[in-house]
Amino acid sequence: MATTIKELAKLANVSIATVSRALNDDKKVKASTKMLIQKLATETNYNPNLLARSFVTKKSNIIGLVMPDIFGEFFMEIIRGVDEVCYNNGYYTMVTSSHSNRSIVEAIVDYLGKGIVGGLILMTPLLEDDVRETLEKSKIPLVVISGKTSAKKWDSISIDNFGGAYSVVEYLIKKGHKKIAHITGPLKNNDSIQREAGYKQALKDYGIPLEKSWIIGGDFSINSGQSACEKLMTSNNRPEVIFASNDMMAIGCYVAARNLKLKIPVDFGVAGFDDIFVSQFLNPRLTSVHVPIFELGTNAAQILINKMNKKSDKVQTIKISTELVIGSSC
Amino acid sequence: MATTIKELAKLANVSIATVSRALNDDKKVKASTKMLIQKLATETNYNPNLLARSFVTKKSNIIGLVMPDIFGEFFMEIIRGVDEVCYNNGYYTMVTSSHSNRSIVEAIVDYLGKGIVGGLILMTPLLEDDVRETLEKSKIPLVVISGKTSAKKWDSISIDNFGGAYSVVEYLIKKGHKKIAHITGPLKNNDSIQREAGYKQALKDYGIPLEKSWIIGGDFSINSGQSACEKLMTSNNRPEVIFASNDMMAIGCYVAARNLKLKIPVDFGVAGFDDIFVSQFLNPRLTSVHVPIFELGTNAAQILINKMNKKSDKVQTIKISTELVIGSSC
DNA sequence: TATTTGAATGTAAACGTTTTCATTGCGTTG
DNA sequence: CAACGCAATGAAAACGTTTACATTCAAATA
Repeated sequence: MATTIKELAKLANVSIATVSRALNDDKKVKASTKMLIQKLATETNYNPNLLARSFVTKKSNIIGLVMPDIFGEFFMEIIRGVDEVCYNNGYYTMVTSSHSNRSIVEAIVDYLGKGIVGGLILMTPLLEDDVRETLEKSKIPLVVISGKTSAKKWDSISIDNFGGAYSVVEYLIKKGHKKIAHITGPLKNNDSIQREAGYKQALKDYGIPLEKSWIIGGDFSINSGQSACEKLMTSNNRPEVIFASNDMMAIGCYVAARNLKLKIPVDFGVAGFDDIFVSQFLNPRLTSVHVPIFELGTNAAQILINKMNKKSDKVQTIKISTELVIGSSC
Repeated sequence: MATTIKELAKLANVSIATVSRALNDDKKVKASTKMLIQKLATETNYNPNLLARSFVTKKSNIIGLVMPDIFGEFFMEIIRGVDEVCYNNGYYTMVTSSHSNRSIVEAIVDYLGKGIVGGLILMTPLLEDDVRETLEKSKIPLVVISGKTSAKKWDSISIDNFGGAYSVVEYLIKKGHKKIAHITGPLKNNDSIQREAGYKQALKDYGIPLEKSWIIGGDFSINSGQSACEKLMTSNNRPEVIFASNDMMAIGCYVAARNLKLKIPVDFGVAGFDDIFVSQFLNPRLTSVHVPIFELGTNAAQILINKMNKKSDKVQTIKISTELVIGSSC
């Protein structure tokens, strides 16, 4: 049986109130009694029952992390970032995903309603209306990791998708390419939308007309990248280089190249986005846009914890900048 | 303010006890009142306060998942597996790692002592004595994911490291190789130890003498794989093929090959273990041992939940079998 | 000396739920 | 008709902690 505050009180010959205060380092407690109690606490291996504490204070030091999926390197790094900061601040990390069969909303409601989490980090590619509504009702501190810095109502963190995409395309243009194709991500995904916008803007700024047949819709999966690439490279108007909206689809292009017996970068070039771990071991090394995902996680957690501690109450909007990583794939 | 059981009681004109019973589907409650209360509950958006419930029942439906690190595909898949089962059973997943600066023991004690988790999944490459001691004290249901099926005191799940390693080496031998080197994992890691044992046993069974200089110590990192490979391939007694204890180190061999201007599989062959996601996109595709990591996670969670529900109380020991994946790297 | 102050500590309520132990009322049995 | 049993419900304690409010006691002030 775990030691309770009552037993400590008996041992120290004081009331439970004093024990509670001593353990919470209340200034009102005499130094000597405080010392005594703290000594007893360590001796008896006392551990405060967090459930009881959270229950009475109505605050929880559990942070809920809701993601669209729990898969792959991207989400892993987010979790790692969040956990790192949580741990350093005495918080706990609870994760869940929408599990494909339920909506993000259900996942949030589940976390929020049961009084179990004291703060929420929501990662979502798109803030749809039902999600917004749900979030507005909640009184719990909240940080959104999103593809776009649009959510002015909540603290949010996002990647500079536009800038990153712009920089790859600009790089390609400066290398002399004019025939640049683009494989997009899912339609309703802000990351994807922003990247496509960056692509278009770069072309426009350098006076290169947009070739509509060179923009193919993908869904961030390897397969979609592969089929998009095959479509592009078997047409009679082939581009010189393909900018895929993420690395996974760029990998799909590698697969397509192998199938079509084409050589990268000789026959056509490929560039991606995310610079995931795999990319540096592809042959040739993939040119991509590096995203500091871990920092995305740490930042989100830090902001949230500050809010939970009432150390900050103004709404922050952080944009994480990206970095072009030049490989030999284009 | 969230609806409480009290308000429901007032609305339904019954006592809180009846409400509690109705919501928990107690047989003692008249069907009609049960219906009424459940109707009111949905109408008012009632959500039981899990903190209060856990507090009084001394049970928590939060499962703690403690891992040595939160990094890479392996741990991600574990988390995904655990979360999947937890979600389907109304449990919550809380993750943490030892954060390199604290020991596994501290991580466990932290989780166990505060009454916050109702069950624990511990993933550790080695069950050291201090960990064993700590676990023995705990009354909380527990499942260990380990490199070796040794922990007879607790339910445990492990990968068939020995069998997997044996099968690769056997495959290599049957392809006609006799000069087979091995890069091991960390010394105090059961996965690594078992894999090395499998390697040695296969050689022995096929009457191939062990060449000690062909066993190089690594630490599961890319770098260690690279330097081990360089050491092997620049010696004057070069092996024909290298069996790395995990895929990461096998990737290191690819890097080394590029540096040394050697061709895989022409100049030397490489095989790995784990069959991580990257491996299928390496050029040439890596021959490896596939480990169903996701299932490792789901199994662990399922066993744990069964125990928490008292549906099972005998100690189980599950060994997850592996599968040889033949690429063109050797 | 009588009163005030304030530091240190104690008392007890409160949080939302489960659960043990009554209590009620009604139908069945002797 | 009395006694009993049983189904349905209620009353209240309990869980461990925090905290508003009360109390004590000694030192400082009038």
